Amino acid sequence: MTATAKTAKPKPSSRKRLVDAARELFWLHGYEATAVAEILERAKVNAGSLYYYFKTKEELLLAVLENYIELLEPEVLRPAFEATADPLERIFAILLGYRVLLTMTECRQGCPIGNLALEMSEKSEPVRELIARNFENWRLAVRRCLIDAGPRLPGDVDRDKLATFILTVMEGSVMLARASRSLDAYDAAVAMLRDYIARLTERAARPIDGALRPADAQESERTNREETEP
Amino acid sequence: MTATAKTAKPKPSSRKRLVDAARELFWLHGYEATAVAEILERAKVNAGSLYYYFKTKEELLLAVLENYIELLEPEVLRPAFEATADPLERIFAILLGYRVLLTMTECRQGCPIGNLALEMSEKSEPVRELIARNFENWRLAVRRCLIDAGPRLPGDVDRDKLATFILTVMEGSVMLARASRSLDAYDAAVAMLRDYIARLTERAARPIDGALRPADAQESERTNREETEP
DNA sequence: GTCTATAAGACGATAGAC
DNA sequence: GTCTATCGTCTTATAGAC
Repeated sequence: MTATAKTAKPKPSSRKRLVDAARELFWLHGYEATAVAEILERAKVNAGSLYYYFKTKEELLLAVLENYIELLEPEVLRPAFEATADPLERIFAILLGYRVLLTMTECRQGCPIGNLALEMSEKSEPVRELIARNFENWRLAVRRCLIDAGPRLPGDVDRDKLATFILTVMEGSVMLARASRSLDAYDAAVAMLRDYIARLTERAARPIDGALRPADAQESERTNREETEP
Repeated sequence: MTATAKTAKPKPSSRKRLVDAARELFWLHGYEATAVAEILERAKVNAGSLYYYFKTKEELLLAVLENYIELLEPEVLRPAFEATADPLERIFAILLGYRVLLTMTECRQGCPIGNLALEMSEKSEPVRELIARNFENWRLAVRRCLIDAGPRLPGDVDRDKLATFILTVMEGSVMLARASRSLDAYDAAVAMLRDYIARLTERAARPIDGALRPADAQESERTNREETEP
């Protein structure tokens, strides 16, 4: 059993420790507010090693953003997809993951990509592009769920745009939850989103029979409450 | 005609110049990335004067956030409300204002409160509270429009939560537009929001007659296109 | 690849004259 | 209220030994 064996868990390489430490600190305090010295301290690495692997602090950020792309599947999608096999419910399981994150941090920490998007999009074009790729990654996963829902959604609903809308609601509601230190805005937004999607699927199921609409609406609202106030 | 006459437009006071310069630079580059020296240069004020009015850089940020509360009515709401008297259309006129902002800056600049919310919410409690008050101000204006729409919205639609949802969509879509340097995400989100509100008003207008639904849906989609791709 | 020491400058904030 | 000069501190990044 050598130090490089996959089953053994020795100290990760300096490079990996740097990316992990930087990822966490950029998430906690932002890019500008994180000093290189803090990253070195947390990673237990010396300055010389950091600048051996990365030419600048910004290059380290690029490595962090690449890392987030790799982490989407195992850290966000897989846990959510294991919760349910229903494609539409999988979307809400992803959203629930961010709710758990907000709960665990008392609404202090949200989506790390959203933070960096607003702070860094104007400062570096390579950074902006990687952020856009992160969003696109997330959006395509949601779009996959919408496509898998098949005829439950009316054929004239644009899966691509609906996926964008869902990402929009997620990022916006996490922002408001952090600013207000409350889950209210998050829950209100997800409940509305659920109601909207319920109305869309409802229309696909009964395109000409609308006599039962008021009852349907009440049911969809009850469903929201179950989701957002567990 | 003295220098203090309201009709005259002499150089604004140093304090006002500082708040104006800081507001613009915090919006362009964020709080941490803006040096006090830059603010002084833009405001044509010396360091001594800044620290005569404000104890710290953070206190200047608080003044900027107070200023944004004052600017909501004349800079955001009034122009949008002059465009139309229809309460629901007024909401989309507000959203159009942010679209104009994105267009003018090639998707480089968005909502200044959203930027500061993600950057500063964890760093200073007074700052976070003022950011939350800014969002609440905006949200109450939208809620007012929803209430003014009266019976066009079904009685069981929670105006409060719908207003939160609209703010959520606005902030999220501006974030994605900036990250992707494209209005596509913004337009997709606003189109979906318009479709959702159209479905809600439709239900209020004809609570039991649903035979015309497919035609209604087509019409609401055409309306979206007019709004989001002018 | 890793270490220590330090360069070179930007940073927020202050002192004290006017 | 405004001015200039400057204080410590913190910053990113580098040099050069091991």
